[in-house]
Amino acid sequence: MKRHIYNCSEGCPVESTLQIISGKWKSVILYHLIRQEVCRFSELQKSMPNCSRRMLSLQLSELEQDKIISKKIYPVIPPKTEYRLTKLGKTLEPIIIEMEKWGRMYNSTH
Amino acid sequence: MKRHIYNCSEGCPVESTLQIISGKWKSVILYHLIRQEVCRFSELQKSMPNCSRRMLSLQLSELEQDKIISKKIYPVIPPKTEYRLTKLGKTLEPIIIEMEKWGRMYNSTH
DNA sequence: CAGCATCCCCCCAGATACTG
DNA sequence: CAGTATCTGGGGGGATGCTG
Repeated sequence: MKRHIYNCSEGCPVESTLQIISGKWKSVILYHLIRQEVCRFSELQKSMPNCSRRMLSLQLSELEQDKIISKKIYPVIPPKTEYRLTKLGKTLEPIIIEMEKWGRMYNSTH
Repeated sequence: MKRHIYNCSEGCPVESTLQIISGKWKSVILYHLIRQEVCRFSELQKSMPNCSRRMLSLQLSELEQDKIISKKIYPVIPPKTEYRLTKLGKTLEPIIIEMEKWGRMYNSTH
């Protein structure tokens, strides 16, 4: 619930961005939601084996609070939920794409 | 010293990038080193009032270990050091630029 | 000025168990 | 299946003091 507070008042725009995406797994979640527009909870879980269920849940709910992703709950048993990027969330794509590109480059040279 | 280990083996390139820049203040440091090519320790400190001296020092040394920044020490009294991006560090620019752009957009609409 | 060493507290996040 | 609730320990990070 509580997050680190960056001092955005000094006018470093990067800090505002960090406020939103600096959670340990958030950019990974965004990465998967870019590649696959709609994801279920269990699909994300499989894609991120090192992220516990609890952490995944927390990160998702913060992203939802910040209107970066939206959640659709189907009232069925067993439960079914779907996550996808909001319009605002989609504006984060360029950042994730650049991170992805850099990661590929880095992996191929190290 | 110890950092969170992302499981990059599964082929999510974003995790490789996080391994390098996910430190709490790293992208802010990079932001300042992009705007001002050469920075002294105290200059960075002034630019990041919410980051303690200890933390700044730790983050800088990790970035240096990862060859993202380089450090030049002048053997004078009082001490003087200068930090700048390495060639590898400069390849992170597109990510930081996108983060900066997004932060500005977000600030202007929220 | 640019750090490192130490102390110490708080809270993050893992493990586990439970539920609609 | 998709989460919550609770407990717990270890470490992240602040505060402070010291040094070349």
